[in-house]
Amino acid sequence: MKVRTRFAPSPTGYMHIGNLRTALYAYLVAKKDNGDFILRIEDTDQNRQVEGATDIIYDTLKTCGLMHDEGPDVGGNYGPYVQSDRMKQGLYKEYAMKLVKSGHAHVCFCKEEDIEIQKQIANAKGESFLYRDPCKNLSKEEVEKRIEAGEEYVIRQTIKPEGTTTFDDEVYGSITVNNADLDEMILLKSDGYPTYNFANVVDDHLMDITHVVRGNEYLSSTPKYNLLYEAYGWDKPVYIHCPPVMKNEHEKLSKRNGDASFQDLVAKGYLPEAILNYIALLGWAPSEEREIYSLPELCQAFDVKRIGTSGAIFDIEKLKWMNGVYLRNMDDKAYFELVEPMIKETVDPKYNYEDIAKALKDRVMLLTEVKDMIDFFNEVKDYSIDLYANKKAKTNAEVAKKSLELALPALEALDTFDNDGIFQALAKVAADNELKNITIMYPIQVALSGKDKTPGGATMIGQILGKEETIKRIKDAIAKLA
RNA sequence: GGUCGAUUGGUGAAACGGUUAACACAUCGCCCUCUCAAGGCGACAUUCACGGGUUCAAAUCCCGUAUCGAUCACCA
Repeated sequence: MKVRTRFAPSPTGYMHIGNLRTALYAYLVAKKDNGDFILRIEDTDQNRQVEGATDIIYDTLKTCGLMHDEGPDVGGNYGPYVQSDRMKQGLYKEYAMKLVKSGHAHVCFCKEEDIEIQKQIANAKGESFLYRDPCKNLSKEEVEKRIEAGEEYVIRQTIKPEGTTTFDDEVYGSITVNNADLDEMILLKSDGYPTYNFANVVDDHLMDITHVVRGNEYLSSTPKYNLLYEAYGWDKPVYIHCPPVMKNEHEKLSKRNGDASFQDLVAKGYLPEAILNYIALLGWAPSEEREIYSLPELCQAFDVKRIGTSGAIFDIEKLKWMNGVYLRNMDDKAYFELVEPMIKETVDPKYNYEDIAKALKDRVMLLTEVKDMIDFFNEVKDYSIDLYANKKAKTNAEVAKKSLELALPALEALDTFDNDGIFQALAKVAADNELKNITIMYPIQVALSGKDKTPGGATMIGQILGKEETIKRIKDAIAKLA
């Protein structure tokens, strides 16, 4: 049978990293076996609808290259793919009633508030609370009478407290629980919408989902789902529960904590490919000693058996490093296209953007850093002459001034003012005066940029600035050092 | 509190009964170099939460303890 996985987010805001990783794993599980990856929108909570949330889901998946084969926007043979649309077809109620008929579910008239009070009493006494619904003992006649009278009701799963339920998870192995510990969860809410728990089971079955990939917070409710599958006589899917992505040792990464979402990271200058690559490694380890994988390569290398069981802390430092790797691995043309807008924003068009991009490459880890690195081309901001003191170059303000004075005539005499030409001229000056190259170069770099760290060395900056501007800046520096 | 799950360095992690406990990020050195990066080299867990047990042999298997997490919603 063809592998079919699904990503089933509820449209309640933006895409956080843990969610995206679950989507990635679901995608990989499917694509590893040339299966289908389905997007289903779970909007059964009418109180949590957020405007535009589904668009964010579409955009994120698209930017990441996690293209779904079926979904609300692309169609498919198992539609509709939005649960509220499915609900309108009366689908969930129909399935819920089947369960009522077979005795695996029942109509319940209990008031939410009453249960809440019982729970609080139990908690106050320090007892554990497990709801055993008295409504399951109501006679058919009474149930019908009360429904007819317009009383609000929900449909609950009926669980017989005897025996145990066992399920197998690809990641966590075999897990067994006592049925007596399972609570009788609501399947259909009083507003007629199904709960996640119910809609999920029904839809996964109806959509022929073969592998259920989801967070491990569902581990404890999985036995209840299995009881549902059994009640219907349906085949159970393969379960793949993923460990959580943590912010730190104690907290999960979440929207609630204001933690970075996918779009936040992109806005901060991270490349989608790098983000995807990095999160793939949170909770999963390749079998070979390699960490850089494109999405197609991940499809090949991915193996459910190598998903871990404990939460992984999201380390922004490593993402940063990986982002740098992606940036450096880009070919010059693609790199230029990426950084050009940023250069344009900060640097006068009279300068050569391609040269600047070249100088920038290998030095940038985050695109958002670019601006600060190249702002000196337009104008040297006021700087301290302490910058001229450099241990490696063996310079201080005094030495630097001499170096600049020695370099000035050589540069003025230069006809071809490019990187090589400048280097030759300055190297000669250094040699003639028995100085290390750097003793000449470093002060020029500072004079031209007002910074101790720059993309490209003194000669590259000189080439970009051009002869006139270079000479001017060196003269300014000499004056400053006087 | 009940139930279920997890536990290898600051971080991600490998190891599937026998290795000097990989590798990567970070950190710290050194080298290269016209700065900074990048790159190269090296340092960084006498030890795998703790205590027992099984075994010739345990990070790996078993049992307890501790700690952390998840769940116990008409949220997903």
